[in-house]
This record gives sequence, C-alpha cells and structure tokens, in this order.
Amino acid sequence: MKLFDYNDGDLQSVLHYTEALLEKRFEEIIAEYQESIYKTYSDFQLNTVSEVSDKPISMKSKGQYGNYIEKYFYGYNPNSDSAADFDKIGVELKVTPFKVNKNGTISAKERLVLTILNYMEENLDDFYSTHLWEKCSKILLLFYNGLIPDTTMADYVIEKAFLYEWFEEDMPTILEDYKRITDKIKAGKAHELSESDGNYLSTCTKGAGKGKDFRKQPYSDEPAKQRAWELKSSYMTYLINNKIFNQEEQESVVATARGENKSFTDIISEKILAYKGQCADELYAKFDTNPKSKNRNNLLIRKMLGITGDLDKTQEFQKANMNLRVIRVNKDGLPKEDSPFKVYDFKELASNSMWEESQPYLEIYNKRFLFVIFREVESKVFVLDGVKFWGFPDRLLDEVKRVWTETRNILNEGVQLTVKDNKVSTNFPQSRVNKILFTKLHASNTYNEVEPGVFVGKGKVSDTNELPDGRKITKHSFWLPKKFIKEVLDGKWD
DNA sequence: GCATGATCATGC
DNA sequence: GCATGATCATGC
Repeated sequence: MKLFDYNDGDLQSVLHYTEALLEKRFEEIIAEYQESIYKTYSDFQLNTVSEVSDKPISMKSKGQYGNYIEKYFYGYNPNSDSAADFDKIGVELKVTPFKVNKNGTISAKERLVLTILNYMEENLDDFYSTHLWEKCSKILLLFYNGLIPDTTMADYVIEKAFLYEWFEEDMPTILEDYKRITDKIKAGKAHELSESDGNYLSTCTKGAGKGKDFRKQPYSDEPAKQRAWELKSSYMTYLINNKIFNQEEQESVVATARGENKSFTDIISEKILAYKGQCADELYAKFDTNPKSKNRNNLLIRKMLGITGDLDKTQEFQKANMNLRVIRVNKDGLPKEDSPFKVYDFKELASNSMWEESQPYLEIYNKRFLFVIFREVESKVFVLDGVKFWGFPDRLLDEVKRVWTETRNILNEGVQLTVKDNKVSTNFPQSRVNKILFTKLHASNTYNEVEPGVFVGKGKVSDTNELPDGRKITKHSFWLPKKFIKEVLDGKWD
C-alpha cells in the first residue's frame, strides 16, 4: 500500500482510505510513513519526493496524537484556520478518546472541542451561517481508547471511524443551545458563559493557561475568557454507545412528539405545563401513581410525558447529562426542603483529589437539572406551577470546589463528633454558612461510633459508612440549600 | 436489605 | 422561623 492514496475531493475515497487506519497501532502508522517515498499528500499528488529529515517522534506527547494522525497518516499539516481539514469536501477530522469504565461501560473521555468561538466575528443569529457550521458540518470522528494502563502513544489504535453529520432529531435542541449561548453574548455576558449552558452543544474554555486567555466581546467592555464550541462529553458518550458501539437504544422523549421538530426541553415543558394549576393529589390519582411511593414524582412526570422508564435514562437526558428534581415550594417560592445528592463514600472522597472525578463535579457541577415546581396554595395543597432547566454556572465553580475541599480536609484531619442530648453533630460544612452546597447526613437512621465500639443512635451498621480513621458514622451526602434553590428558580443564576 | 427521594421535629 | 439532626417508606 502506498501512503496518501486517496482523493481529498472525494468523500468515499477519504472514508475508504481511512479504513487502512483502523486497528493499527500508531507505531505501525509511523513505520509505514517512514517507508513511504512521499511524506505529504501534495508531494504524492505532484509525484515529487520530499526531502524530510525525520526526527524520531516522541511517544510521550499524547496530546499530539490527533495532529500526528493528520500529518503522518493523511499527509497534511494540521491547520487551525476556519476551513475544514478536507476543505474540498467540507469534512473536518477529529481524533477523540473514549474510555472503558470499571463497570465495563464505555464513555467519552472528553468533550469534543469543535472550533474557537470568536465573539467578535462569529455569526450570532443564524447557526447555519456560523464559522462553526462552515468548519464542522461534517466531522470524520476517529475514536481510540485513551485510557489503557501502561501504554504510550505508540500503542494507540483508532478503533472506530464515524462520519458525524449532526442528527436531525438533535437539531432543534442544538439550535436552542446555540440561541441560549449567543443570546448571552448579545446581552454582553460572554464572560458569564458556562459549559453547563448547553444541553448538547456548549462552550468550554480554551487556550493558553486554560481559562486565563481573555478576549474582547462585542456588547460589553468586560474581557471574556476565550472559549471554543464543543459537543458535551455526555453527548459524545451517548454517540459512542449508541452509534459507534451499537448498544441498545434508550427510550426517547423526542420520539413521543414525532414530527413536531421541537427541542426536547420544549416538548417536556409543554407536556408538563398542560397540567399547570392542578394539585398534586389529583395528579397522582389521575396518573394512577401511589402518592406514598418515594419516586411518586418520577412516576408522575414520566407518565405525563408518555414514557415508560426512568426519565433520567432517556436518550435526551443521557445526552444532556440531565437530572429531574421535583421541588415543593411555599407561597413565597421558598422550597420546603433542601435537595439531596447521592450518599458519598467518605474514604473515596477523602483520598481522590481529582476534581473531575469527584462527586461534586460529576453529580452537581457537570449536570443539568430539570426542576418541576409544585407551589403550596393553601396548607398541604400543592399545585403544579412550573418547570425550569438549569445548569451550574461557571462562576460558582470556586465555591463548589471550596466546599468539596473543606469536606475532604475535615475527613482527612478527622471528623469531630459532638454528643449532646443523645444527638450527634459533626463539623462538616453546614447550610448556615455554606450558601451553595453543604453536607449533612442521609440515611434511614442515625448511628455514630462516638468512641471505638460505642454507637449512638437507633440505626444500624448499614446506615453508616467508614471514615478514613476507621470510625463508622451515619451516611452523608451533599445537599443544595433551599434558599439557593429559590435563587435558581428565580433566575438569579441563569 | 438498603438506596434514595421525601419529609419531619426539636431547639436555638 | 429555620437550620440541623433525624427519620420515613417504597421499590429495586
């Protein structure tokens, strides 16, 4: 086989050539390149033999893998301009990693960074007139396993190739994401953009000293971090599982409104708000839902939407990494209760200092939320009042990280337990001080080892988790304070 | 049997 | 009145 034996003006030819890349270790690609008499695609076309002194390639620069594939397999130098890589056929090439998790499932290892969002020059009104679309309307995705222990770049293998042409069923949601993002820029708030702005399409910081590279924005003097368009990692995970590795498709919210060409958020809002003003007890009865069931609200919402399984498991919630939370508020709009997350493992929390692997990152900061609000109109009578989609804004990142760090420090230094009137209190971050995120217990009953072997509380060992120092105390989780949730529902943190 | 969504109740 | 510590209860 001769290298660069393809026609860059012919999509089928490029795809066919790409097949020669699959299942080959990077080392072999390099060997073939070095044996080839041509070193670039244009030399191949012109039949001129290039004089290239090939220094050995360092297998340590894993971040260069994508660029190296372009250079050593396709034979062109990576460009960073707005044109697509194969500009004659408008195909952009992206090399992107997946990972196999401990439980055997496959996820995207990263978001897919598309192209820089130039605030001053990007078209803010028409998605199909953007630089983004010009460059990325067709993307040849090349997937490799980026998380095999004890390997170098020499061992990397492109396992799958996929021509991504933006799925029709996702476009209403992507256009809505585009509008939400560009509306912020038009409002002079480019500096408030967050990765959680988008359900599928979003923006991430990009450039030298990630997040420290500031750019001008058109409608404000405030400098804004340089950002790039991206497809979120949850979206990529869905793509990998269902389009690349062909796992069973999950239920779809969009499919329940076939042909309507609406974003899934609009479909959900309309279906739920059709019952606005009806009281919860009526709705439980109408939808044949046990009002005592702990997941009665999940059941109610899924029945309103006409799906049979868990809403969080639908295609759209998976792609957007979205979580349903039903909130009961009083007449003033203050939630009745704080809102909990899953119980965390004290030892895991204490020992893992990787922010992007932490529960506050994965379950809170990186999620989007669908809040369904029931308002108390008279004592104990709650009426369906509204829905709100929301993601944690980047400007709260430092605070979430601070609470996480403080909780970890307390665990590592030894939790202080105080017993008073047979009640046990800890020195974890409490909601009185921590206005965004705090920690409190979350179990069937309390059970705390106040002295070695001496327990206080009516619970049992299964209500506890072990601390790093070996004591067992009641399980804890992170919670969002109700006052903060009120601010979110009021739009303060959009 | 326990995880988890939901909610209670005391005391400051 | 509200935060904090505590507990409930179904369904997987």
